[in-house]
Amino acid sequence: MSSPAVHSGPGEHDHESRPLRADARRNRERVLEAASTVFAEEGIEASVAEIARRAGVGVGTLFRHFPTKHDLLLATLEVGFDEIVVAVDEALATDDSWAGLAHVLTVCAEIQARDRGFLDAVGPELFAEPSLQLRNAERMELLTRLVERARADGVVRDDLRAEDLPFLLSALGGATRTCGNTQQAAPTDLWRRYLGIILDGIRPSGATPLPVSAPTLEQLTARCRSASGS
Amino acid sequence: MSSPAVHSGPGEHDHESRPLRADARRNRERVLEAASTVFAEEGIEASVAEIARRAGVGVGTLFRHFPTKHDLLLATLEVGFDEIVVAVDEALATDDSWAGLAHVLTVCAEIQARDRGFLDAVGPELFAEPSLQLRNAERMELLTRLVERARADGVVRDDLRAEDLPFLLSALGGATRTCGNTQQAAPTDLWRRYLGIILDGIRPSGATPLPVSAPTLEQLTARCRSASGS
DNA sequence: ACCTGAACACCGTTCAAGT
DNA sequence: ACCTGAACACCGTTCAAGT
Repeated sequence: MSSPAVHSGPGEHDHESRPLRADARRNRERVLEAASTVFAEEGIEASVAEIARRAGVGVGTLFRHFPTKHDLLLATLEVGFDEIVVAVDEALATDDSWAGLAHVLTVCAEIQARDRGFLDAVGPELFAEPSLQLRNAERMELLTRLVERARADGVVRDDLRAEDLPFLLSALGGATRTCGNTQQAAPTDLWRRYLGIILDGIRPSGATPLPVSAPTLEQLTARCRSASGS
Repeated sequence: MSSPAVHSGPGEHDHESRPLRADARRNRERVLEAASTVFAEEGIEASVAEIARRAGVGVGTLFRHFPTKHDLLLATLEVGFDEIVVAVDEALATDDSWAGLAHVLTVCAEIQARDRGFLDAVGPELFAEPSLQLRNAERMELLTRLVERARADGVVRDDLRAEDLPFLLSALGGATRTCGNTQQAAPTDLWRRYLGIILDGIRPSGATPLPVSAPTLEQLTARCRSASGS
């Protein structure tokens, strides 16, 4: 049972420096909070100026704590990551390996559906991110346990790999984006329909041989590293 | 057998004006060509300045022919749209209704995989676009014939609707984007793996009841119109 | 009628000046 | 140590001036 990591202790160490001053710590918190709500509502293209204004600080302060807009975005994703880790733990604690796998994918999709920033962020960059590299490896191992168990139980097609899950989640993200539950009106849960189709697609019953084999974790991170270094 | 529409006769009528002057027509063509290659390689975030430079014209000329960057992008998508129409015609001409449907989805995915602009463009905006509204309706009717036939033949799950196809294509786009065949290195066709999973997901064999019903065409366009009008 | 490029309003990011 | 906001380099778009 791996518990969600604590990302900001009271001392908040960057690289390897001392704790932040009290006011700095509060400002950092405010920026992070403002960014979370703004990114969740407006997505990646929200302006840092608006976030700074909403946080009641100058833009310089924002960039002091988060050197780049992308860093700030990554920081806002942490709570979603923790939710996913919890979901995986819950899944591994269940006997029903299919229900567990479906639960993980559902939780991921729910986060994407309610947080436009998270939706925009899913993609190769998340694997390219050096700051996430280690934790990604840990998560991948958990996912591998989940998928292996489901395969052993015969509840998923036997050519399914843990490395497929990020891509399937990305696919679901594409559908969710098009479902357009971005803002106003009745926020639809149409994405559940396409999650259902994808889930049926990884079941063993109607499985047809796939034309391409799954990527290895090395290929996954290698591809992304080269993509981010262009 | 509906043949792909001709989008630019020698007379090129905008709104309802006269033919373009000879030099203007050539400039328009150059811009469109430059935009096609640049968007295909770099995606939406390519700059209009670079396109204008590559076309050998001033930015003002570019905006004279295409009032907005988005209009220019839409214009570059036309050849892909025509390809899809051809694919649907081919599919309807075949006896094998499953192969036909799979062929259409494959062609769409191939376009997305080789054209980053097309990949970035798929989404609700394509249905919101007033300029595409009519032709979208026509295409939807063709897709409906395709899906109905496949349902009647029992080769797809019987809760599949034609309106699902754009969303499934969007989903595939999400996976393709994450596959990251954007630039350098061996351009992977990993997306074919996830197309395979989605195809298995719409087969009748392992089909499980879906939690949400398909959107109607009206809902589809209505949602998008409200999204674009914000 | 059409083309051009300087000008404008915006964006993310930096940095000298303040406390 | 930290904060601030004017300044910078970029973007999409406009428009007065040219042919």
